Amino acid sequence: MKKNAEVNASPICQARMTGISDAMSLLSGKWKLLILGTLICGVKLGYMDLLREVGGIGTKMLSKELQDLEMNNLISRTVKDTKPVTVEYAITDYGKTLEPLIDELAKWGISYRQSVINEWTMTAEG
Amino acid sequence: MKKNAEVNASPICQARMTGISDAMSLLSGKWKLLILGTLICGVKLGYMDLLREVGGIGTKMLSKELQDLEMNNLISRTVKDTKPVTVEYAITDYGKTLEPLIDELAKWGISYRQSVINEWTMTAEG
DNA sequence: ACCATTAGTTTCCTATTGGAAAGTACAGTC
DNA sequence: GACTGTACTTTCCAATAGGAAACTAATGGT
Repeated sequence: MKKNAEVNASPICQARMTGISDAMSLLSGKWKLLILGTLICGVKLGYMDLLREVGGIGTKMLSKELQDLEMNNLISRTVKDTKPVTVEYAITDYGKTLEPLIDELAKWGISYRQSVINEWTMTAEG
Repeated sequence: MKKNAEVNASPICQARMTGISDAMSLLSGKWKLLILGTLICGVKLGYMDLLREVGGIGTKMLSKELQDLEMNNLISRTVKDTKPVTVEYAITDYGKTLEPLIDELAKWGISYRQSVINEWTMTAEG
């Protein structure tokens, strides 16, 4: 019988799935992980620096994503009283807890690209 | 001077950013990582099993995401000649290379949820 | 004949995401 | 007084993502 039984939903598995959803709700979208990656890679960056570093992003998305990330305490925003004013964005300690995740993502992406290039080469050769 | 200079774009950093983008192009969206997580967690699952396990997903999204994942060789699809036909979805060896990433994501999500619960408790107490 | 089950596809709709361009505000430079 | 630079916000629009419901198709059970 076992109609509609959950085949696989051990408590551990369930918690993992909730974890994945929770994490994605903070990190989803095209830009957040790239912004965090940029800030983790380097030092403090100004708004215009980020606009240049995060290739392709526009002002609206950058502002919005920075606000989201700041609200979740993943980055900090500091207004310096230079003339003209500059703002420094930096990764917070809490944001740094994402480093292993972002490392894995970058690593996987790099090896994925390599595997595509290899397929290619094989096809061209074979 | 240094107008429009790229402050932070070391070659390593650049490669990481490309990696992040590449990985996200395969894994973006609400469901792919949950489906992969479910298949990594367990054994082979049928379509209806996945529909039950991946809470909230509908038939359209499940079909589409399964196709995407299969196309990228992250999961396998095997039609069994039972009556009525059943289909077994399983993670591939290549899909398993995402395990560290998915583990990190789940782990981070779980600890994030815990930190929110703690804030909460503190507020209620304080 | 009718219902159930597996595995989908198709249609129609809404919501979210993302982007381009222009505008705001303030201060220093030529 | 015009232009440059930083740091945004606002508006308007297009594309994509996502969801509910109905439908197809094959087969077995009652």
